[in-house]
Amino acid sequence: MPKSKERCQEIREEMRNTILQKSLLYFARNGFAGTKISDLSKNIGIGQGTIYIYFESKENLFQEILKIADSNEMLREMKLLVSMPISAKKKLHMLSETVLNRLEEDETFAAMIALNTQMLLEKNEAYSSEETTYQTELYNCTSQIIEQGQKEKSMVGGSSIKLADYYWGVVYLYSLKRLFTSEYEMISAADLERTVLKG
Amino acid sequence: MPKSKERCQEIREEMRNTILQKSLLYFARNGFAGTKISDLSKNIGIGQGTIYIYFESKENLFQEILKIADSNEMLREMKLLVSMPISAKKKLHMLSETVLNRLEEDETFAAMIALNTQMLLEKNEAYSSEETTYQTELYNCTSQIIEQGQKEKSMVGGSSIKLADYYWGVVYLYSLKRLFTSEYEMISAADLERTVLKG
Amino acid sequence: MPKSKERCQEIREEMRNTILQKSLLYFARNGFAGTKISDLSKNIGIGQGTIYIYFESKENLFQEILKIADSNEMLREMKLLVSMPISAKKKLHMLSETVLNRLEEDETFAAMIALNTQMLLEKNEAYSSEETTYQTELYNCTSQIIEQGQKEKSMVGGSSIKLADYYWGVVYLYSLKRLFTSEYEMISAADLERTVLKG
Amino acid sequence: MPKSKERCQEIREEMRNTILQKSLLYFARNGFAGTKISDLSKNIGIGQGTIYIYFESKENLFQEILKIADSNEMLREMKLLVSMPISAKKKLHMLSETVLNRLEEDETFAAMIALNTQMLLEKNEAYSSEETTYQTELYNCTSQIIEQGQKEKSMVGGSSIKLADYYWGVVYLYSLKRLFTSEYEMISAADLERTVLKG
DNA sequence: AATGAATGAGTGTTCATTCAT
DNA sequence: TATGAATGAACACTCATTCAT
Repeated sequence: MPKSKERCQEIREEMRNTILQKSLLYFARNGFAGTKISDLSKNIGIGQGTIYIYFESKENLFQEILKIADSNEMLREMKLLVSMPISAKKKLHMLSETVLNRLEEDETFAAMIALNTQMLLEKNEAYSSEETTYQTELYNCTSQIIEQGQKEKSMVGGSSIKLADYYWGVVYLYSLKRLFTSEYEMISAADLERTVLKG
Repeated sequence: MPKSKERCQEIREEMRNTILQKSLLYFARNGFAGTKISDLSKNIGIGQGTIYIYFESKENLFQEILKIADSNEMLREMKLLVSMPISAKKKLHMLSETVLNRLEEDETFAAMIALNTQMLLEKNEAYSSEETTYQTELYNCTSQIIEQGQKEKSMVGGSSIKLADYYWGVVYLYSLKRLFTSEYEMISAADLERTVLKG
Repeated sequence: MPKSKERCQEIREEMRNTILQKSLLYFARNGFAGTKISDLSKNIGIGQGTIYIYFESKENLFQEILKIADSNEMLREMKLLVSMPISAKKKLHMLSETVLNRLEEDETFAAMIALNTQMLLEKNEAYSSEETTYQTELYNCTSQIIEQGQKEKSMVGGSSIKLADYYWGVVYLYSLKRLFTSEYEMISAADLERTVLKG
Repeated sequence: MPKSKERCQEIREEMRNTILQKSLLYFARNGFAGTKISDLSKNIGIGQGTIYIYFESKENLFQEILKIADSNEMLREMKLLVSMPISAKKKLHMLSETVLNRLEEDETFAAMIALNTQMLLEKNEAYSSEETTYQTELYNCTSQIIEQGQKEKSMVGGSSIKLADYYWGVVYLYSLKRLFTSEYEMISAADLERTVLKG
């Protein structure tokens, strides 16, 4: 059975991804300490033991979640955006529209943002300190756009890093709303852009 | 011992407040599930049993913390501010300066904001649903200022409640930074005001 | 696995019964407050956590034990005995022989009698007050036999309920001896019968 | 103040006795494990700490209680009774009347009997094994009376020790009723005597 | 001497992890 | 491979004992 072998591998991969995806949401909503393996596995619809076939421990599962949350495709788009020959204001608008749209459509995306920002915020034992390159790069890209905007006089002055942090902080805020509030009112792109835009 | 009796009561009240204050910070930083009574009591500098002299359970202690977080004096100031005969822009500025100052100076204030907003955000069993009057009123006051500002053409249009929610969301964001980040960069009042101010 | 499903249920039932049976003896010997879950589980030969898979709490386990102690099969035999067309003296003798034999052979029976009588004696919060029907009925049956014996002039006069209570009190007494004393001297049926029998 | 010194001693002795007496009842009703120092002291009407001025520990207090329960004056009367030149039946009747009367009138006496018999019954670490001389002697005296009765053909045959044990077992039984049941029906002397008396 | 708040060892209960099926 | 019952270390909570007043 040559086909069975690879099919098996495929099934394994699928299960692993299911666990990761569902756990991402669960951890984002309940936190690490607030998540019980028994509840989580019930929520996923598998036995408790199954999780331990794919992950060494609760800790390890959480780390793997942070890794995928940390390596999503947004960064690539960002780099593309930065290098585009358009105004910073336009770049910011495209970014904001994209981010808010994904936030609305994809709960998983909201969970990724939430976990990622918490990781940055808390910076403690629970989170591996090395794995924040992505977020840092995202901030760097954003601050590049902001610096461009400052030159173009369309954006407010001050530390571009601080402003990028503010911008993504607000995104984090509405990720939380997306995750926790059933009937939340999403912010508009214009609202989000006002964090850095001059009147 | 006529003095002893009332002095005793006083000491009891003091201990209760110490526990509440220290626990407020601890819970705000670690969450309910992430807080161990053993760690908490070590952090406060008392024995584990002492907590149970003043509070029925970990759950009960948390509820009491939410109660005090929900009843701080900010609201009174807000109502005064709303009724003052000055422009909405000025009101907003005074509010922002006050809030950001207290955030900087008083970690307990940051913890109150954090717990309060989380309570609003999560709105689940863990938090008593009745105790959110204060926050709601705070939002109402803010939205009144925003409505005034909209009439005065100094503030952006749209649902004033949604904008008030945005404004306080950003305050929550920087409460988290205050609580978790050792070397955080506080937002400026101008930054905060931009959430609702027209250019 | 069609067999596995029901076999699993079977095994669960078995474990529950093992815990109940062993706990019955342990509680009867050490009392509720004197029984530590850690000791009990060691005595049963299982982990502490296992008890909590089958029972909500120590309290709940104790209640379940009282329930089974309260619903043993003795009562059915008693009713049969009462309705038999023989002399009260003979009935009493058959009852006494049966009871003393079981006491000797079956430690669990002794524990049931002990817990049941204590429940009746203490009649406090620890014991659910509703669950004493069995004991009461047992007393009723016995007092019926005594009343028959009083008519037949073979038994002493006075309140038949009080005499039944005396009779079962002595049974309780020797249940305690059976439970606590390693080299006890069991009472004879004649001794037991003398509680109610005329010379 | 020579008087003050001894008066002080007197007061100390009084307090010690109050604690002993009240604790005797409390322990008899709730058992060793079921008795909390906090509840006990509340029941006595003193502070928790006061108990530790008079007794080293809960364990020690319990031992002291057993000592007084073990050394009451009943034994002296018994010895007198044994040596009296009257029939065994009469002796038994006098004993039964005395015992049942005291049981009725004096709850402390019931508690003594209860604790003493439990000590004999359980014979475990909790009870000092040496201190059972009194009870043993009481049994010896009783069995002497029974042996006299057997010679006089007024009492049933068999091991006199076993019968004495039966007799006092029933006394224990009604001590428990006295302690636990609010509206108990006390046994009559005749009922009690039937344990050993021939018809 | 008497108190009762404070303590921490000890007890009840939970939950991450293992393992027989 | 998947399961969930079993486990025991870890956590919430209690209570005998101490000690400042």
